[in-house]
Amino acid sequence: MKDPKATGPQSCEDCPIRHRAVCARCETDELEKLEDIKYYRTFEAGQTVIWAGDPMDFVGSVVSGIATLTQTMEDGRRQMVGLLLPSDFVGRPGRDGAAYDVVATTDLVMCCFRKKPFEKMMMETPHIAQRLLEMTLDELDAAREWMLILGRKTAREKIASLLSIIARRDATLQLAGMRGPLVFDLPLTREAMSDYLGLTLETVSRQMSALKRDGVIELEGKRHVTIPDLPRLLEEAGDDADGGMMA
Amino acid sequence: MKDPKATGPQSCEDCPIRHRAVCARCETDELEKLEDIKYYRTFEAGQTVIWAGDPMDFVGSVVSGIATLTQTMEDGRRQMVGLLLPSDFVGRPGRDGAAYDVVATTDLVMCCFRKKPFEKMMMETPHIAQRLLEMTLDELDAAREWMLILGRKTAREKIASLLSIIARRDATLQLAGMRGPLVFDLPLTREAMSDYLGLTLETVSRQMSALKRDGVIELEGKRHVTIPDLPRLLEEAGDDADGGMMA
DNA sequence: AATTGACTTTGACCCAGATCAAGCGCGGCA
DNA sequence: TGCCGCGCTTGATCTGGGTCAAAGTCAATT
Repeated sequence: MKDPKATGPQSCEDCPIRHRAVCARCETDELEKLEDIKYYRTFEAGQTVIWAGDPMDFVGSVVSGIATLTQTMEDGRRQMVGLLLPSDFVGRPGRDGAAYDVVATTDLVMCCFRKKPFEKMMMETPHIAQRLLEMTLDELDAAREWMLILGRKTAREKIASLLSIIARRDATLQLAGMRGPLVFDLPLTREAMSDYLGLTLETVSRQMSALKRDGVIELEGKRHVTIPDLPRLLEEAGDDADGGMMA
Repeated sequence: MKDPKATGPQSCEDCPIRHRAVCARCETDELEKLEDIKYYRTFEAGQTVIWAGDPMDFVGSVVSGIATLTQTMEDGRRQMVGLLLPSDFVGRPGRDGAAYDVVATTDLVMCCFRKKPFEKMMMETPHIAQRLLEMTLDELDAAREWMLILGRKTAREKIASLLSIIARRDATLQLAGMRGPLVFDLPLTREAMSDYLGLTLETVSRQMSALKRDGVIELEGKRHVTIPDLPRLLEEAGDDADGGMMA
């Protein structure tokens, strides 16, 4: 993985509540009263942060690394319903149990707040709710984009859409409007990709091979991807205008 | 359609901002200053409220009737990404264009607020953002439930899930925990159902027939549905625990 | 009562993607 | 050095749902 700090907040240490994930505007003098309700947790790649249904007495945000939200049916069918990147928020004020499985797909650092005091603070500090509203609306847009992908796109378009989403996000690391090829490491296994896209892992593999064969992407090893021609990829994704949106 | 007031707010006239869609807690003395920024719009079944991309200078909430949010690809493939019921909120503070097509599927009354003043009021009245946050989180949950349906369920399960969602919502009209059969009218055409579920209209029709043949549902005409055994329907939907969630 | 047109159902056939089943590549480890 | 084991690829075959086509229902209109 790339250094996640590059896209995430510069540091969660500087100011916990100023942390972009929670609020971009609050004042530093709120720092002290937070010290006792905030803590950090780290996870290794593959570890589960919390299982759906388990009691969850905290909310938090991703400092570095990547986590996934997935839903599972009784018979084992799984659907990923969210991808958490640095600065993304986890947990719902006012809800006691986790709604989804949260799994670290890379090494992960989270900045957590005990839920009750956080809720109290949210009541007293208006812009926290305003900031959370903005973030939640972004996630909702991402979820809806995803619904179009799941409901109406072909396997090839789905793969291209996923790569666009990741490329787009990583592109912020590079010069905006740059011309050259885009290069990144896939943060997901083929299986995680299939859970994301509502496909089987075999279909994901086949379509990756097909996109490679057709020159839309280049692969070095299994994870390292080069996009020589982003507009071409976006066209393959089925939405020429842009590459989908991300939470 | 049923009288939508039964599930929606009792009246939008009583107090525009106390309107459940916006805020359940504000004080009546905010009424006056709202009179000049709020207005009503009515639409007939089938009318388009706004097209994706069009400038949108208002936000609002559904007073009565049902509307859909849909996304369309250049080649005409469509995916419904939201179902708006009475008290649901439309529009995003801080965004200028509509992100989705909004279409009235029944006769529709909306309570609208000019966007700029609404945003200003939201900044000044903390619980409005808090209320909108709650609602948006509910919508996000619904969208994620929907993603599981789109990505992993079979056609039969999709239909059963949709019927469960509608039945569940309409069930609030009836005594909670009631035993008897559930009866309601589908607010959607077969085509709208297919747009919702990522299927073709033919498949929707076939699966409706199959569920009828198997005694899971009873049909009188094309729209009037009876659910003789709700647990059976939920089982067919693939999630025994409950019938999915709704925005 | 017949016509029209929107919506729905049903049938026949086909294909994208699932399923089942080998193998491959490569890092970790004895 | 070789042998796991895990993630990935590739092949062969099957099938759920799509596609194309026709006919049925029903309310509104003439």
